[in-house]
Amino acid sequence: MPTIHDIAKKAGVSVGTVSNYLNNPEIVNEKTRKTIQDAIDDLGYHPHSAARSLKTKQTNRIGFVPLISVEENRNLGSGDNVFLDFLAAVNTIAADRGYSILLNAATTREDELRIYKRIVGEKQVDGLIVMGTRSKDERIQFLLDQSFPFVSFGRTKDKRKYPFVDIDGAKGISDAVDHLVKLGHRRIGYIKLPDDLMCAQYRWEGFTSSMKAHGLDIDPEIVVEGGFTEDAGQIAMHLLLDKDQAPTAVLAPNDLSAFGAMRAAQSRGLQPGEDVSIVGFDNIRLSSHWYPTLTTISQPVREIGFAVTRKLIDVIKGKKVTYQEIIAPELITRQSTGEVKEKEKIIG
Amino acid sequence: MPTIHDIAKKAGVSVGTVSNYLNNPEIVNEKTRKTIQDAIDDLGYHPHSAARSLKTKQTNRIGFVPLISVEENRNLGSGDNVFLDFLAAVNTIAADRGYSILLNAATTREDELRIYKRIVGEKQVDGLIVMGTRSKDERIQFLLDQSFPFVSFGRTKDKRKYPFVDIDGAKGISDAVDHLVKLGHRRIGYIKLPDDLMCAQYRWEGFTSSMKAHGLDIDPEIVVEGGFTEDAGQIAMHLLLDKDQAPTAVLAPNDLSAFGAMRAAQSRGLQPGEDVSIVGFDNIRLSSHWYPTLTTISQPVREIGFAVTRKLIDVIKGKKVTYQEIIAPELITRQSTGEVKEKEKIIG
DNA sequence: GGTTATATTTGAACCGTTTCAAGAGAAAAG
DNA sequence: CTTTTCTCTTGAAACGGTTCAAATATAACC
Repeated sequence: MPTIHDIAKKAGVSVGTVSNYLNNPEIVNEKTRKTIQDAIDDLGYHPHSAARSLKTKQTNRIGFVPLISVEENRNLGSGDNVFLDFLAAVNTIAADRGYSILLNAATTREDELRIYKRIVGEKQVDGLIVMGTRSKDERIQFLLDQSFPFVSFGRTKDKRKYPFVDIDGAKGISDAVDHLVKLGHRRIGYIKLPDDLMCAQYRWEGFTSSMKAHGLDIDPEIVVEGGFTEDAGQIAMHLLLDKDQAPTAVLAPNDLSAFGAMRAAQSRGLQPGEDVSIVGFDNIRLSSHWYPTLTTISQPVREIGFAVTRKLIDVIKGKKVTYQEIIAPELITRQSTGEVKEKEKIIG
Repeated sequence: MPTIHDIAKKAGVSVGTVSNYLNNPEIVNEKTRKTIQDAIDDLGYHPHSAARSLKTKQTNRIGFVPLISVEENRNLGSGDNVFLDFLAAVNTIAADRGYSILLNAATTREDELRIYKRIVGEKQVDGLIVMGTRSKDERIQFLLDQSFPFVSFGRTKDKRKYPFVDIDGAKGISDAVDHLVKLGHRRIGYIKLPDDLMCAQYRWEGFTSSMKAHGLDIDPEIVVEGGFTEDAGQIAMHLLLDKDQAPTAVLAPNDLSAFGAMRAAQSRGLQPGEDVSIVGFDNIRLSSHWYPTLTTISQPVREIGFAVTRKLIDVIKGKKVTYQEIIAPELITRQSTGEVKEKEKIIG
């Protein structure tokens, strides 16, 4: 593999000039430029990235540390396309601006934090993207302490200012509640996410406030714990349907769990959209192909991925950025929600 | 950020000794070890990765260049969980062995090859994982020419020896045909993949040979072009059902397209598994939650990801590896396939 | 106590770039 | 023909590690 010295020798100039040509072509003489380019083409030269990074203190890499929790099977490794779409979006912008993505899977939260520390300490990347924020998020605390460039998808409770992009989960849920109430539902069940996830909190706020706005009480009996998988949705739905006064509509934490919830209903002879209404969250592609098609809150992951990455690169380059960016989701109504049934109206 | 010199000074030893401690602790004196470790803990030292890479010529990174084709929406960015599961598996093994993944999205094939050349030239990674092999694959040719370490998921027509892991697609399809024939089907439709994809060829071979083995002719009328998405499956199925003599069973190229095919059938009042049988490929998690559940050929992506990554790290480390590893898929029979209907038996 | 063998430590060279003060050459001005 | 100005080019010093021959300290032996 040729080095810059080989190019210099072949072109009959000094390494300094070659380097100049590579980084500031305009300051080198027209003729010289051509000679050097010829030498480069001839020898098939590429600058050695480590050598360059060492000197410039830039890696042109963006780090990303997904949590692959084997038990929960969330994020990477789950059927969760949201993550994948996000990653694709990040990659698209990054590629466009000359950055690569450095992926480092973590399996536990301690592991995760250790990886963050290592990546930052070893200067493996120029900046990091943080996803799935928690209310008290050690990763973000660490990055703020180190004043290391990062942008997160999601907020935390940390009072310090830092750049993030998030979706207005409260608004999404509140729209869904409005929709259900309009269809006559009054007993609305809720499948909750683990409380430390920041998105869980915002969504819950949206739920409580919009229920109150409609003058409806929240019955703790029909609020159950759930997760992001089909199986979790299925289990949660069975729990809800086992109640004496089962809900006539249910809000699931994402589309996959909504799919599970639908299957649970169907297995008991209840048709989603007819006998019980179900709302998802994400609007993954399969939602419109599912049977029945799923009413869901569309999360524009792609746009969020773009926004996060652009912002991160701006931060890396030292540009001023707006700290927050909150994107409104959109309710997509499909077959899985429908008018409440007479019988249930009476019971309710 | 402290450097090895700071540690050396603080510990009162030379940088050589610190470096020795870091890389060959056993050759440094017990006491000295402790002094150095204390200094490291005190200052929070992490070796600078670029500096280390420059000298050692190792990056501890594995490269991966997915093709995000915006039009086809395949791979990364599609609803294709196979890719994600694979990536998760790769990441798991890599993390375990101290490697990170360098992700570099490509949008076109030319772009893709250019990225390969750049990554290799700039020495960004120690080895590469190639996915979605084509019969004449420039990426593999390039890597072989450069004798750069790589392992592929899938084969090509290149005569040279190189390490790969692949699934026995022919066997998978042939099992599916056996299954369908046993259920009485004789008119079996086939949704083809683009011919340059290597997996398409092996599967087609499996199809033709097993049809022949059962004494069945392949009617070109019920062989249509398709792709990896729900939409592609839906379109292909409509084409098939429009034929004068529609097939009683259809082999789809993957589960997503099988989902699309099912929807197409349902939209015409045909119930999959009753009126028409459909077989997928991959066995993604949703296949068992779909309505009706999907008969499919299970591709053990996770295991393949593990195998590919282990093999690649072995190649990087200069160990001898077996060149090929072909893994048998497994037919999972579910509701989407059933006995052929009397009416059609007579027609057929 | 002197020699030899063994265990540690040292320090400078090197990896392949970038950077920048200083030098060289050419053109313009006097 | 000098001097000044401007445009390019040069070469050596970093960047932060690893490596290895040589130096030193320690232990072992006679």
